[in-house]
Amino acid sequence: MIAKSRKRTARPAAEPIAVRAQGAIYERIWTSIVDHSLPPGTKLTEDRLGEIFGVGRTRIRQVLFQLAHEGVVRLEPNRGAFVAQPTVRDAREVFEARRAIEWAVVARALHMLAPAGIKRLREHLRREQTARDANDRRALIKLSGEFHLMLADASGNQVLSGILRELVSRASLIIALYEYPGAHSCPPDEHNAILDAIEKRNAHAPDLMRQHLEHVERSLILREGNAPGVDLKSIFGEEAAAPAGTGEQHADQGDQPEHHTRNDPKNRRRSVKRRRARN
Amino acid sequence: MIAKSRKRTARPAAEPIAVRAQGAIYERIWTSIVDHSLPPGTKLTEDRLGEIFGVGRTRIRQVLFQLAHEGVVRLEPNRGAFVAQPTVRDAREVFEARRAIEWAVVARALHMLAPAGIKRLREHLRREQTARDANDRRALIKLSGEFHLMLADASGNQVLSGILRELVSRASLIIALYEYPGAHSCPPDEHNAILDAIEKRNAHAPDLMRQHLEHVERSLILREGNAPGVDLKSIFGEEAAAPAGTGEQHADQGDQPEHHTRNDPKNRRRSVKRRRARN
DNA sequence: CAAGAAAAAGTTGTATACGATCTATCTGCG
DNA sequence: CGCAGATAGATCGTATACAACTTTTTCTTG
Repeated sequence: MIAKSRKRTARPAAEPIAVRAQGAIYERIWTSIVDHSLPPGTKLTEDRLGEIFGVGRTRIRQVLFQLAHEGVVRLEPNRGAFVAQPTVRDAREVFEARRAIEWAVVARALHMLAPAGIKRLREHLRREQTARDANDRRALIKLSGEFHLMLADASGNQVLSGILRELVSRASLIIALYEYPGAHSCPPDEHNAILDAIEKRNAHAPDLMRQHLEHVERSLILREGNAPGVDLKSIFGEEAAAPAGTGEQHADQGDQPEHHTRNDPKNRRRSVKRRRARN
Repeated sequence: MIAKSRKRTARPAAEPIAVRAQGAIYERIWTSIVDHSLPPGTKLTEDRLGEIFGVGRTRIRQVLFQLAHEGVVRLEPNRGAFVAQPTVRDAREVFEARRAIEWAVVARALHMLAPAGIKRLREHLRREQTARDANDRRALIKLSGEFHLMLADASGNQVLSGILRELVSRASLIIALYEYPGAHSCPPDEHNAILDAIEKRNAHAPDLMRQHLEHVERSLILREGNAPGVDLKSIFGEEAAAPAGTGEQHADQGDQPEHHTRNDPKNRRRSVKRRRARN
């Protein structure tokens, strides 16, 4: 027990902002939500998740709280946790917040971003391009979010990047929900343009970011009609113009809990009396 | 058990953004931290807090996680929770984030704020003035934070106001830590000026807010020398020029757990061998 | 007497148990 | 046949118990 004098070299300051405990479980549930492997409205039962991941309810609970804090899970007192169904209003508010935060991030990056950081971001953009070429919408949402996050991290304000982390989380779910099915919501070259502007110390770089986020928001179908819970794909029919990849609802994640997606929890106060006699 | 058909009218959507569970305990610990009743670095032992509040460790744990998320408590794995000691860097980052968020808040308020909201804010400013007159520094920090929060709530973007809630939390602790002992950090009339500008739909109102926050930040003594953990008052001696109120370290909160403020946890790796023989 | 190892005490991390609450199903009455 | 009332099942909220880790104290030895 004395042999591990190492322990001290590992800085505990590595933790990003808060607990970030239970990282593995958190990551898997988060991914499944943003993937839409777990559609909005899905009930996330603690016991069931605990069994699936082979842990007690305690740890699941912590993860659910964290996800709720980030707005991708909704906690109803005494009823449990559900995958969030961001409203149109939520969507607008999240993007407005992102514009505020990321404007500041880019303004900082303009002064702070070192060549090494720029290089890493360029590499990341190549990966994004790969995903775009492969028409992997799911990966693209994730990578796109990561670009914004990397930029924030590189800009050196940990508070800003901590806030942005949560906003990107929510935004990813929102995009997955409201994105126009055929097209990609993230205009291809804007990330590059922003990075170029930063590299050239162009004072308009922050405004470019703001516009980029406006474009992304505008590329969504933000109508109350497209009520969350009803998947857009079921409205627009089978991937109209989308090549392979979009329709690949492959269930390669053997760990997802079952989807209980009942009719959405809001309208079913006294739901339709479905009295099926059994005798 | 059937009598409470009411339950449905009470919207569960009342919850602000996340859990906000354990509101009472949360509030009391938060207040004590921002009060400096619990000085930075104080160990917050779960068992002890549980006893004090008459609840199990479970609920305390939840509160501590939430406080950690807001940055007023620091969680060290396997070591426990401590009252945070915001660094100078933390302070600058928090204020930069606040400028970004609150600029957006005021920009919104410019379009959204109804006369009723303005009236409520004016009333609040009167209470602030009362606290200032009474030289109640503690109350002033709290009220001042609440003004910013009320403005955010009134501006109608719940995401922004949720983020700001956490930032104000952190900022309150920071101000309490780094404020120049004699003077108040919040320039008296700026809140009024901002509200005036909003009421008159002055397009510069957001910039006023930004400047206000810059003033507050500049009014702090942000030097690494003023290391957190060493209370400023102990440096500047007994309330040099401050009238009554500043020195009133009255312990009217009978519920605070004891202060274990050891020498700050960072430097005491192998602390001074204090081998007190007992025989 | 000092320095290090071993033991003890204290605290956190996680699982589990029990009561409270909610949802759903079933029964009886209009 | 339809709806109110009661019962059963499931799930959450909280406390508690136990294991792992950290810190402190005590004991041993040069």
